[in-house]
Amino acid sequence: MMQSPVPHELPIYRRIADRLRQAIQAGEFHDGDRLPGENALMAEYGIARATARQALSVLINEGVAVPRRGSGVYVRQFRPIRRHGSRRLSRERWGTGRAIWDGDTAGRPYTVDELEIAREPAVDEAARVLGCAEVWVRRRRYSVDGRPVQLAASCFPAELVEGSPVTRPDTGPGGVYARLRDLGHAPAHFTEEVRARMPAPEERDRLGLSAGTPVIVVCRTAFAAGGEAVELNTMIMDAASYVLQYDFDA
Amino acid sequence: MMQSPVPHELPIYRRIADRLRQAIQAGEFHDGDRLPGENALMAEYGIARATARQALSVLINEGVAVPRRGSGVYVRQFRPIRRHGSRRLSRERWGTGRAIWDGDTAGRPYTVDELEIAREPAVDEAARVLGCAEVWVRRRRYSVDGRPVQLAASCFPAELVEGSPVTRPDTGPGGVYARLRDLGHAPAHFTEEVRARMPAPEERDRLGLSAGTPVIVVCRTAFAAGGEAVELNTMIMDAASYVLQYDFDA
DNA sequence: GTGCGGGACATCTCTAGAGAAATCAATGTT
DNA sequence: AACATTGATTTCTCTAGAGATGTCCCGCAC
Repeated sequence: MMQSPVPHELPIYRRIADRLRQAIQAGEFHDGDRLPGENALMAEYGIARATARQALSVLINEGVAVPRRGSGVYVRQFRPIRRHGSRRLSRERWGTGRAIWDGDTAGRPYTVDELEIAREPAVDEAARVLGCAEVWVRRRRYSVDGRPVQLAASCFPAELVEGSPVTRPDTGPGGVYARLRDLGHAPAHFTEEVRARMPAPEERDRLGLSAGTPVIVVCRTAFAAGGEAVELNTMIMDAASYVLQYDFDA
Repeated sequence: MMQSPVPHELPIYRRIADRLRQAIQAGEFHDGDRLPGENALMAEYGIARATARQALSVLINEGVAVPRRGSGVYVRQFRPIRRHGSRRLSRERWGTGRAIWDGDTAGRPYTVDELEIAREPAVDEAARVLGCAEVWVRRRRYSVDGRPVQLAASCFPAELVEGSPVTRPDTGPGGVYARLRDLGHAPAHFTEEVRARMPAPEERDRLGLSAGTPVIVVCRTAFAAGGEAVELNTMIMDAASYVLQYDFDA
């Protein structure tokens, strides 16, 4: 018996997903528009709710659409990342089930485990970017449903934050940035680089990962104001959760 | 009405997925082991088939497990990528629904569109890595279900492949490597780098993407034998499909 | 207006069942 | 020894329905 060279007809949910994706790419839907929901698809194609859900979940998994319980499924598109100039990093335009940048991932908020905050000698890139000999390093782990998804290390120039609330272990989320804003240092500049690699043993332990778990390093995000660097952020994320989600304006 | 600070109890499918993931990380399952299937989970937890499927799909989406219709759901683990030495790149150990390296993605094979193969002057990295002035470039696009997922450009030293079947447009998949092996050049060395960025207009057109679609560039994979470089491969992949899937032995 | 309640609406979770399709092992045939 | 068939197992696709939960908005009370 020979294998048919042409695969069998695509399943319904996949054909519907393809049609919606093509409609998006054809410009019929734009960023923020609401896609036809489960009920609409059920009526239009005469299918069961589960099948309509499956069609939408394809686009959601791809990062093309974003569900919002009670509100609908929305189109998400990306804008190009520009390399120079002043811009703002928005991390919360749309929540997604797989994006770990957002505090609300499909109804499940992440938790932030404050692992440590300590004064350390600046090494390598931190010294170069921040231009200082000593930094305060704050390491935090983000978990969703108890599963660690991201390890972030933020470096601040020691002379900038010394004696400020930044160096206190109980500084809550956003507290550092509020403090920096008070000091006149708004996030204004960034550089970016992404590398794929396996986690070093030390990072692996902090993330609580088993040996061999793949990660993606999203690193070297530098914030500065008026030409003066104030933070160097290094993020380590697992590959399965990684989805590009930058959105800059101005 | 206040928002409860503690989220409601996790749904069943998620608790089961967590339990399985912890079992994997605890070493109860190893790479290639079969996980309890839908029927086993239905019996063990007294749930419906759809719920059991949902639990497994969590792990499958994370890249931790790989389903195989008719055969079961298997554990997939990764080994560290080493930086130096001789090793073999295996692209087909396990098929996944999201991995685009495999010809068989959950029953849906990808198609390879041969876009062009042409002799070009070696530029930038190709000249440096391959050490030649002219190269043959072969550009191919990979699609799954009609959706383009990867654009690959392979450079070969002109003097190496000149007059060989490699330069013929109808060279099938794998044909180039077979030819190179005949010439005594087995894939033996690689370097790797991953960058996130938006596609350039030219690449966007070749991939058939709409403006603003996020991609990840997996690039600079150099193959060599006996210290002589024979290929420089540049791959452009969409972020949603990207999953680390390297597996080296020896 | 400001806040609160309620209704409409949409997604999320789950149940129960059934036929299709792929895999694998065992069996039979040539 | 090589090949074809069969059957058991398992995942894949889909139907039909129902209660829970979150979002949005309108209208009412203060």
